[in-house]
Amino acid sequence: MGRWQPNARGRLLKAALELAGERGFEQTTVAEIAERAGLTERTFFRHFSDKREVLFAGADQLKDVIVATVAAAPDGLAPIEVAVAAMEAAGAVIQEGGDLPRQRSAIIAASAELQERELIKLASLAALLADALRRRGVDGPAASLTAEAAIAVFRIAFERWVNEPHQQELPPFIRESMEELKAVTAG
Amino acid sequence: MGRWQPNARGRLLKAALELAGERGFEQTTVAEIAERAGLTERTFFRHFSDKREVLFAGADQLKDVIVATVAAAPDGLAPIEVAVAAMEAAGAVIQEGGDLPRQRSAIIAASAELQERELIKLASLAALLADALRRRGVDGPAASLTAEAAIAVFRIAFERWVNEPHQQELPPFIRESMEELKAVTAG
DNA sequence: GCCTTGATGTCAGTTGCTGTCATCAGGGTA
DNA sequence: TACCCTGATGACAGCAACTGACATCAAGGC
Repeated sequence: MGRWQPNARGRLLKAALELAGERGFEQTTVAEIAERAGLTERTFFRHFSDKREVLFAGADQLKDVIVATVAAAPDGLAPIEVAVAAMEAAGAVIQEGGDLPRQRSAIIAASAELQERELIKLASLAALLADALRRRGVDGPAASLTAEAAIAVFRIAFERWVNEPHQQELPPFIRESMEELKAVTAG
Repeated sequence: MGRWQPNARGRLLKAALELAGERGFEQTTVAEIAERAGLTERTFFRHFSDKREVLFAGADQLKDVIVATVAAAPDGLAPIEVAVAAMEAAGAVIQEGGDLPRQRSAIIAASAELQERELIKLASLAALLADALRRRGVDGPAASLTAEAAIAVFRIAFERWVNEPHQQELPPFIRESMEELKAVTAG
Protein backbone atom coordinates (compact mmCIF):
# COMPACT_ATOMS: atom_id res chain seq x y z
CA MET A 1 0.00 0.00 0.00
CA GLY A 2 1.21 3.42 -0.86
CA ARG A 3 2.12 6.15 1.49
CA TRP A 4 -0.96 8.13 0.50
CA GLN A 5 -4.61 7.33 -0.03
CA PRO A 6 -5.28 6.68 -3.71
CA ASN A 7 -7.21 8.84 -6.17
CA ALA A 8 -6.46 12.27 -4.79
CA ARG A 9 -8.06 13.99 -7.79
CA GLY A 10 -11.27 12.04 -7.42
CA ARG A 11 -11.47 12.82 -3.72
CA LEU A 12 -10.94 16.51 -4.41
CA LEU A 13 -13.69 16.47 -7.04
CA LYS A 14 -16.06 14.67 -4.69
CA ALA A 15 -15.36 17.10 -1.87
CA ALA A 16 -15.81 20.08 -4.17
CA LEU A 17 -19.15 18.81 -5.47
CA GLU A 18 -20.41 18.16 -1.96
CA LEU A 19 -19.41 21.50 -0.52
CA ALA A 20 -20.52 23.52 -3.54
CA GLY A 21 -23.82 21.70 -3.50
CA GLU A 22 -24.34 22.38 0.18
CA ARG A 23 -23.44 26.05 0.41
CA GLY A 24 -22.43 27.23 -3.04
CA PHE A 25 -19.14 27.29 -4.87
CA GLU A 26 -18.05 30.80 -3.94
CA GLN A 27 -18.86 30.20 -0.29
CA THR A 28 -16.45 27.28 -0.31
CA THR A 29 -12.72 27.83 0.13
CA VAL A 30 -10.05 25.69 -1.48
CA ALA A 31 -8.71 24.95 1.99
CA GLU A 32 -12.08 23.44 2.93
CA ILE A 33 -12.22 21.30 -0.17
CA ALA A 34 -8.71 20.05 0.45
CA GLU A 35 -9.40 19.36 4.10
CA ARG A 36 -12.48 17.26 3.31
CA ALA A 37 -10.37 15.31 0.83
CA GLY A 38 -7.70 14.78 3.48
CA LEU A 39 -5.16 16.93 1.65
CA THR A 40 -3.76 20.44 1.82
CA GLU A 41 -4.59 23.51 -0.22
CA ARG A 42 -1.22 23.34 -1.95
CA THR A 43 -1.95 19.85 -3.20
CA PHE A 44 -5.27 20.97 -4.62
CA PHE A 45 -3.42 23.43 -6.84
CA ARG A 46 -1.05 20.71 -7.95
CA HIS A 47 -3.99 18.76 -9.34
CA PHE A 48 -6.03 21.69 -10.70
CA SER A 49 -4.60 24.87 -12.15
CA ASP A 50 -7.19 26.97 -10.36
CA LYS A 51 -10.19 26.59 -8.07
CA ARG A 52 -12.75 26.38 -10.89
CA GLU A 53 -10.94 23.72 -12.87
CA VAL A 54 -11.98 21.01 -10.43
CA LEU A 55 -15.47 21.17 -11.94
CA PHE A 56 -14.22 20.84 -15.52
CA ALA A 57 -11.89 17.91 -15.17
CA GLY A 58 -13.53 15.62 -17.72
CA ALA A 59 -13.58 18.10 -20.59
CA ASP A 60 -10.65 16.56 -22.44
CA GLN A 61 -12.68 13.46 -23.10
CA LEU A 62 -15.19 15.51 -25.07
CA LYS A 63 -12.44 16.88 -27.28
CA ASP A 64 -11.41 13.41 -28.29
CA VAL A 65 -14.98 12.38 -29.06
CA ILE A 66 -15.61 15.43 -31.20
CA VAL A 67 -12.42 15.07 -33.20
CA ALA A 68 -12.97 11.35 -33.68
CA THR A 69 -16.57 11.81 -34.80
CA VAL A 70 -15.63 14.43 -37.37
CA ALA A 71 -12.80 12.28 -38.65
CA ALA A 72 -15.09 9.27 -38.96
CA ALA A 73 -17.91 11.09 -40.76
CA PRO A 74 -18.51 9.88 -44.31
CA ASP A 75 -17.22 12.04 -47.15
CA GLY A 76 -19.80 14.25 -48.74
CA LEU A 77 -21.86 14.69 -45.59
CA ALA A 78 -22.80 18.36 -45.24
CA PRO A 79 -20.55 20.21 -42.74
CA ILE A 80 -23.46 21.16 -40.52
CA GLU A 81 -24.49 17.52 -40.33
CA VAL A 82 -20.95 16.52 -39.44
CA ALA A 83 -20.90 19.13 -36.71
CA VAL A 84 -24.22 18.12 -35.23
CA ALA A 85 -23.14 14.47 -35.32
CA ALA A 86 -20.13 15.45 -33.25
CA MET A 87 -22.43 17.21 -30.77
CA GLU A 88 -24.66 14.14 -30.55
CA ALA A 89 -21.63 11.96 -29.88
CA ALA A 90 -20.47 14.35 -27.16
CA GLY A 91 -23.97 14.34 -25.73
CA ALA A 92 -23.97 10.56 -25.60
CA VAL A 93 -20.73 10.62 -23.61
CA ILE A 94 -22.08 13.22 -21.22
CA GLN A 95 -25.24 11.35 -20.38
CA GLU A 96 -23.15 8.34 -19.43
CA GLY A 97 -22.15 10.33 -16.35
CA GLY A 98 -25.47 9.59 -14.70
CA ASP A 99 -26.41 12.23 -12.16
CA LEU A 100 -23.09 14.01 -12.35
CA PRO A 101 -23.85 16.23 -15.38
CA ARG A 102 -27.04 17.52 -13.79
CA GLN A 103 -25.31 18.05 -10.47
CA ARG A 104 -22.46 19.94 -12.12
CA SER A 105 -24.90 21.93 -14.18
CA ALA A 106 -26.83 23.07 -11.12
CA ILE A 107 -23.65 24.19 -9.37
CA ILE A 108 -22.45 26.06 -12.46
CA ALA A 109 -25.83 27.72 -12.97
CA ALA A 110 -25.57 29.14 -9.44
CA SER A 111 -22.15 30.74 -9.94
CA ALA A 112 -21.19 33.50 -12.37
CA GLU A 113 -17.50 32.66 -12.30
CA LEU A 114 -18.23 29.03 -13.14
CA GLN A 115 -20.42 30.13 -16.02
CA GLU A 116 -17.51 32.12 -17.39
CA ARG A 117 -15.32 29.07 -17.27
CA GLU A 118 -17.99 26.94 -18.91
CA LEU A 119 -18.37 29.41 -21.74
CA ILE A 120 -14.68 29.49 -22.52
CA LYS A 121 -14.55 25.70 -22.46
CA LEU A 122 -17.38 25.60 -24.97
CA ALA A 123 -15.63 28.24 -27.07
CA SER A 124 -12.53 26.09 -27.16
CA LEU A 125 -14.64 23.15 -28.27
CA ALA A 126 -16.04 25.35 -31.04
CA ALA A 127 -12.52 26.26 -32.15
CA LEU A 128 -11.55 22.61 -32.11
CA LEU A 129 -14.60 21.65 -34.14
CA ALA A 130 -13.95 24.43 -36.65
CA ASP A 131 -10.39 23.18 -37.11
CA ALA A 132 -11.61 19.64 -37.62
CA LEU A 133 -14.04 20.86 -40.26
CA ARG A 134 -11.30 22.82 -42.03
CA ARG A 135 -9.29 19.65 -42.20
CA ARG A 136 -12.19 18.22 -44.20
CA GLY A 137 -11.85 21.08 -46.66
CA VAL A 138 -14.55 23.37 -45.32
CA ASP A 139 -13.87 27.03 -46.00
CA GLY A 140 -12.45 29.00 -43.05
CA PRO A 141 -15.29 31.36 -42.15
CA ALA A 142 -17.90 28.73 -42.99
CA ALA A 143 -16.16 26.30 -40.66
CA SER A 144 -16.20 28.84 -37.83
CA LEU A 145 -19.87 29.62 -38.35
CA THR A 146 -20.82 25.97 -38.59
CA ALA A 147 -18.94 25.17 -35.40
CA GLU A 148 -20.40 28.10 -33.48
CA ALA A 149 -23.89 27.19 -34.63
CA ALA A 150 -23.39 23.59 -33.58
CA ILE A 151 -22.16 24.63 -30.13
CA ALA A 152 -25.14 26.97 -29.74
CA VAL A 153 -27.44 24.10 -30.63
CA PHE A 154 -25.69 21.93 -28.09
CA ARG A 155 -25.96 24.54 -25.36
CA ILE A 156 -29.67 25.02 -25.79
CA ALA A 157 -30.34 21.32 -26.14
CA PHE A 158 -28.36 20.57 -22.99
CA GLU A 159 -30.21 23.24 -21.07
CA ARG A 160 -33.53 21.79 -22.12
CA TRP A 161 -32.40 18.26 -21.31
CA VAL A 162 -31.19 19.23 -17.84
CA ASN A 163 -34.56 20.67 -17.00
CA GLU A 164 -36.39 17.54 -18.06
CA PRO A 165 -37.69 15.68 -15.01
CA HIS A 166 -37.15 12.17 -16.37
CA GLN A 167 -34.02 10.45 -17.51
CA GLN A 168 -34.24 10.92 -21.23
CA GLU A 169 -31.66 10.66 -23.99
CA LEU A 170 -29.68 13.80 -24.73
CA PRO A 171 -28.92 13.34 -28.46
CA PRO A 172 -32.57 13.67 -29.55
CA PHE A 173 -32.67 17.06 -27.89
CA ILE A 174 -29.65 18.07 -29.94
CA ARG A 175 -31.26 16.82 -33.13
CA GLU A 176 -34.46 18.66 -32.35
CA SER A 177 -32.66 21.94 -31.62
CA MET A 178 -30.72 21.56 -34.84
CA GLU A 179 -33.93 21.26 -36.82
CA GLU A 180 -35.23 24.31 -35.05
CA LEU A 181 -32.14 26.29 -35.97
CA LYS A 182 -32.58 25.29 -39.59
CA ALA A 183 -36.16 26.46 -39.50
CA VAL A 184 -35.23 29.72 -37.87
CA THR A 185 -32.40 30.61 -40.25
CA ALA A 186 -34.51 29.76 -43.26
CA GLY A 187 -37.00 32.48 -42.29
CA MET B 1 -13.33 73.39 -9.06
CA GLY B 2 -13.97 70.24 -7.10
CA ARG B 3 -11.81 68.70 -4.49
CA TRP B 4 -10.87 65.94 -6.87
CA GLN B 5 -9.86 65.77 -10.50
CA PRO B 6 -12.90 65.05 -12.66
CA ASN B 7 -13.74 61.87 -14.57
CA ALA B 8 -12.15 59.32 -12.30
CA ARG B 9 -13.69 56.42 -14.27
CA GLY B 10 -12.32 57.72 -17.53
CA ARG B 11 -8.86 58.15 -16.06
CA LEU B 12 -8.92 54.62 -14.70
CA LEU B 13 -9.97 53.26 -18.07
CA LYS B 14 -7.24 55.21 -19.83
CA ALA B 15 -4.60 54.04 -17.37
CA ALA B 16 -5.77 50.43 -17.68
CA LEU B 17 -5.65 50.53 -21.48
CA GLU B 18 -2.17 52.02 -21.47
CA LEU B 19 -0.69 49.60 -18.97
CA ALA B 20 -2.38 46.53 -20.43
CA GLY B 21 -1.21 47.58 -23.88
CA GLU B 22 2.36 48.04 -22.70
CA ARG B 23 2.92 44.91 -20.66
CA GLY B 24 -0.28 42.89 -20.72
CA PHE B 25 -3.37 42.89 -18.52
CA GLU B 26 -2.32 40.16 -16.12
CA GLN B 27 1.10 41.74 -15.61
CA THR B 28 -0.63 44.92 -14.49
CA THR B 29 -1.84 45.30 -10.90
CA VAL B 30 -4.87 47.27 -9.86
CA ALA B 31 -2.62 49.37 -7.62
CA GLU B 32 -0.60 50.40 -10.67
CA ILE B 33 -3.67 51.34 -12.66
CA ALA B 34 -4.99 53.39 -9.78
CA GLU B 35 -1.66 55.07 -9.21
CA ARG B 36 -1.38 56.14 -12.85
CA ALA B 37 -4.90 57.56 -12.59
CA GLY B 38 -3.92 59.44 -9.44
CA LEU B 39 -6.21 57.35 -7.24
CA THR B 40 -5.97 54.46 -4.81
CA GLU B 41 -6.71 50.79 -5.32
CA ARG B 42 -9.78 51.05 -3.09
CA THR B 43 -11.26 53.73 -5.33
CA PHE B 44 -10.75 51.57 -8.39
CA PHE B 45 -12.98 48.93 -6.83
CA ARG B 46 -15.59 51.56 -6.06
CA HIS B 47 -15.88 52.30 -9.78
CA PHE B 48 -15.51 48.76 -11.11
CA SER B 49 -16.76 45.64 -9.40
CA ASP B 50 -13.59 43.79 -10.30
CA LYS B 51 -10.33 44.29 -12.17
CA ARG B 52 -11.66 43.05 -15.51
CA GLU B 53 -14.74 45.22 -15.55
CA VAL B 54 -12.73 48.31 -16.39
CA LEU B 55 -12.42 46.98 -19.95
CA PHE B 56 -16.15 46.37 -20.32
CA ALA B 57 -17.50 49.67 -19.10
CA GLY B 58 -19.45 50.63 -22.23
CA ALA B 59 -21.41 47.40 -22.54
CA ASP B 60 -24.65 48.82 -21.17
CA GLN B 61 -24.94 51.06 -24.18
CA LEU B 62 -25.09 48.01 -26.44
CA LYS B 63 -27.96 46.59 -24.44
CA ASP B 64 -30.03 49.67 -25.02
CA VAL B 65 -29.32 49.67 -28.74
CA ILE B 66 -30.26 46.03 -29.11
CA VAL B 67 -33.51 46.36 -27.20
CA ALA B 68 -34.45 49.53 -29.05
CA THR B 69 -33.71 48.03 -32.45
CA VAL B 70 -35.82 44.96 -31.76
CA ALA B 71 -38.66 47.11 -30.46
CA ALA B 72 -38.53 49.33 -33.53
CA ALA B 73 -38.45 46.49 -36.06
CA PRO B 74 -41.52 46.32 -38.30
CA ASP B 75 -44.10 43.67 -37.52
CA GLY B 76 -43.90 40.61 -39.66
CA LEU B 77 -40.15 40.80 -40.13
CA ALA B 78 -38.67 37.34 -39.65
CA PRO B 79 -37.12 36.87 -36.18
CA ILE B 80 -33.68 36.13 -37.57
CA GLU B 81 -33.80 39.35 -39.57
CA VAL B 82 -34.81 41.28 -36.49
CA ALA B 83 -31.93 39.75 -34.59
CA VAL B 84 -29.35 40.49 -37.25
CA ALA B 85 -30.66 44.06 -37.52
CA ALA B 86 -30.00 44.43 -33.81
CA MET B 87 -26.47 43.15 -34.33
CA GLU B 88 -25.91 45.60 -37.17
CA ALA B 89 -27.12 48.44 -34.97
CA ALA B 90 -24.79 47.35 -32.20
CA GLY B 91 -21.97 47.12 -34.71
CA ALA B 92 -22.64 50.65 -35.86
CA VAL B 93 -22.36 51.89 -32.30
CA ILE B 94 -19.14 49.99 -31.73
CA GLN B 95 -17.36 51.36 -34.76
CA GLU B 96 -18.10 54.87 -33.59
CA GLY B 97 -15.49 54.23 -30.92
CA GLY B 98 -12.71 54.80 -33.41
CA ASP B 99 -9.53 52.98 -32.42
CA LEU B 100 -10.83 51.93 -29.04
CA PRO B 101 -12.65 48.74 -30.11
CA ARG B 102 -9.57 47.42 -31.87
CA GLN B 103 -7.36 48.36 -28.95
CA ARG B 104 -9.69 46.64 -26.50
CA SER B 105 -9.97 43.65 -28.75
CA ALA B 106 -6.20 43.22 -28.91
CA ILE B 107 -5.89 43.37 -25.15
CA ILE B 108 -8.71 40.89 -24.66
CA ALA B 109 -7.28 38.52 -27.25
CA ALA B 110 -4.05 38.39 -25.24
CA SER B 111 -5.69 37.43 -21.95
CA ALA B 112 -7.66 34.29 -21.14
CA GLU B 113 -9.42 35.83 -18.18
CA LEU B 114 -10.59 38.75 -20.28
CA GLN B 115 -11.88 36.37 -22.91
CA GLU B 116 -13.96 34.66 -20.26
CA ARG B 117 -15.47 37.97 -19.27
CA GLU B 118 -16.15 38.87 -22.90
CA LEU B 119 -17.93 35.59 -23.50
CA ILE B 120 -20.25 36.01 -20.55
CA LYS B 121 -21.02 39.57 -21.64
CA LEU B 122 -21.97 38.28 -25.08
CA ALA B 123 -24.03 35.52 -23.48
CA SER B 124 -25.95 38.10 -21.50
CA LEU B 125 -26.56 40.03 -24.70
CA ALA B 126 -27.89 36.83 -26.24
CA ALA B 127 -30.25 36.35 -23.31
CA LEU B 128 -31.40 39.94 -23.61
CA LEU B 129 -31.99 39.54 -27.33
CA ALA B 130 -33.89 36.31 -26.81
CA ASP B 131 -36.15 38.02 -24.28
CA ALA B 132 -36.79 40.89 -26.67
CA LEU B 133 -37.74 38.41 -29.38
CA ARG B 134 -40.12 36.59 -27.04
CA ARG B 135 -41.81 39.87 -26.35
CA ARG B 136 -42.55 39.96 -30.06
CA GLY B 137 -44.25 36.59 -29.79
CA VAL B 138 -41.39 34.36 -30.89
CA ASP B 139 -41.54 30.89 -29.39
CA GLY B 140 -39.20 30.32 -26.40
CA PRO B 141 -36.65 27.85 -27.78
CA ALA B 142 -36.77 29.46 -31.22
CA ALA B 143 -36.01 32.83 -29.61
CA SER B 144 -33.01 31.38 -27.79
CA LEU B 145 -31.65 29.74 -30.92
CA THR B 146 -32.19 32.84 -33.01
CA ALA B 147 -30.43 35.00 -30.45
CA GLU B 148 -27.50 32.61 -30.06
CA ALA B 149 -27.12 32.37 -33.81
CA ALA B 150 -27.15 36.14 -34.15
CA ILE B 151 -24.49 36.54 -31.46
CA ALA B 152 -22.34 33.90 -33.14
CA VAL B 153 -22.68 35.79 -36.41
CA PHE B 154 -21.69 38.98 -34.65
CA ARG B 155 -18.66 37.40 -33.01
CA ILE B 156 -17.27 36.06 -36.24
CA ALA B 157 -18.04 39.24 -38.14
CA PHE B 158 -16.34 41.34 -35.49
CA GLU B 159 -13.29 39.12 -35.52
CA ARG B 160 -13.01 39.45 -39.28
CA TRP B 161 -13.53 43.21 -39.12
CA VAL B 162 -10.87 43.67 -36.45
CA ASN B 163 -8.32 41.93 -38.61
CA GLU B 164 -9.05 44.14 -41.60
CA PRO B 165 -6.23 46.60 -42.18
CA HIS B 166 -8.38 49.49 -43.33
CA GLN B 167 -11.15 51.35 -41.59
CA GLN B 168 -14.17 49.66 -43.04
CA GLU B 169 -17.77 49.52 -41.93
CA LEU B 170 -18.65 46.77 -39.47
CA PRO B 171 -22.34 46.15 -40.35
CA PRO B 172 -21.60 44.75 -43.82
CA PHE B 173 -19.39 42.12 -42.22
CA ILE B 174 -22.33 41.15 -40.03
CA ARG B 175 -24.66 40.94 -43.01
CA GLU B 176 -22.14 38.84 -44.90
CA SER B 177 -21.65 36.41 -42.02
CA MET B 178 -25.40 36.10 -41.65
CA GLU B 179 -25.75 35.09 -45.27
CA GLU B 180 -22.99 32.58 -44.77
CA LEU B 181 -24.77 31.08 -41.76
CA LYS B 182 -27.93 30.73 -43.81
CA ALA B 183 -26.02 28.96 -46.54
CA VAL B 184 -24.35 26.68 -44.05
CA THR B 185 -27.50 25.65 -42.19
CA ALA B 186 -29.35 25.04 -45.42
CA GLY B 187 -26.82 22.37 -46.36
C1' DG C 1 -22.32 79.43 10.19
C1' DC C 2 -23.82 74.61 10.64
C1' DC C 3 -24.85 70.10 8.66
C1' DT C 4 -25.40 66.66 5.35
C1' DT C 5 -23.65 64.38 1.37
C1' DG C 6 -20.61 62.00 -1.62
C1' DA C 7 -16.18 60.82 -3.45
C1' DT C 8 -12.04 59.54 -1.71
C1' DG C 9 -8.19 57.77 1.54
C1' DT C 10 -6.48 54.42 5.10
C1' DC C 11 -6.01 50.11 7.06
C1' DA C 12 -6.76 45.52 8.39
C1' DG C 13 -8.22 41.11 6.91
C1' DT C 14 -9.66 37.00 3.80
C1' DT C 15 -8.85 34.15 -0.16
C1' DG C 16 -6.85 32.55 -4.50
C1' DC C 17 -2.60 31.30 -6.11
C1' DT C 18 2.75 30.64 -6.49
C1' DG C 19 7.66 29.67 -5.35
C1' DT C 20 10.67 27.11 -2.55
C1' DC C 21 12.28 23.80 0.34
C1' DA C 22 11.48 19.69 3.32
C1' DT C 23 9.62 15.00 3.97
C1' DC C 24 9.31 10.23 3.14
C1' DA C 25 7.72 5.64 1.10
C1' DG C 26 8.84 2.72 -2.93
C1' DG C 27 11.86 1.04 -6.43
C1' DG C 28 16.09 0.42 -8.69
C1' DT C 29 21.18 -0.40 -8.26
C1' DA C 30 25.56 -1.55 -6.38
C1' DT D 1 22.08 -4.73 2.83
C1' DA D 2 23.08 0.02 1.92
C1' DC D 3 22.51 3.69 -1.20
C1' DC D 4 20.35 6.92 -3.95
C1' DC D 5 16.43 8.69 -6.82
C1' DT D 6 11.82 9.71 -7.82
C1' DG D 7 7.23 11.41 -7.10
C1' DA D 8 3.47 12.91 -4.35
C1' DT D 9 2.74 15.55 -0.56
C1' DG D 10 3.31 19.08 3.39
C1' DA D 11 4.92 23.54 5.35
C1' DC D 12 5.63 28.19 4.92
C1' DA D 13 6.28 32.73 3.12
C1' DG D 14 4.56 36.05 0.01
C1' DC D 15 1.85 38.61 -3.70
C1' DA D 16 -2.39 40.34 -5.63
C1' DA D 17 -7.47 40.58 -5.87
C1' DC D 18 -11.06 42.00 -3.25
C1' DT D 19 -13.99 43.59 1.09
C1' DG D 20 -15.54 45.92 5.30
C1' DA D 21 -15.13 49.65 8.49
C1' DC D 22 -13.99 54.08 9.62
C1' DA D 23 -11.92 58.74 8.68
C1' DT D 24 -11.52 62.94 5.80
C1' DC D 25 -13.04 67.01 3.71
C1' DA D 26 -14.90 70.18 -0.03
C1' DA D 27 -19.51 71.49 -1.89
C1' DG D 28 -24.00 72.79 -1.38
C1' DG D 29 -28.34 73.40 1.21
C1' DC D 30 -30.56 75.19 5.41
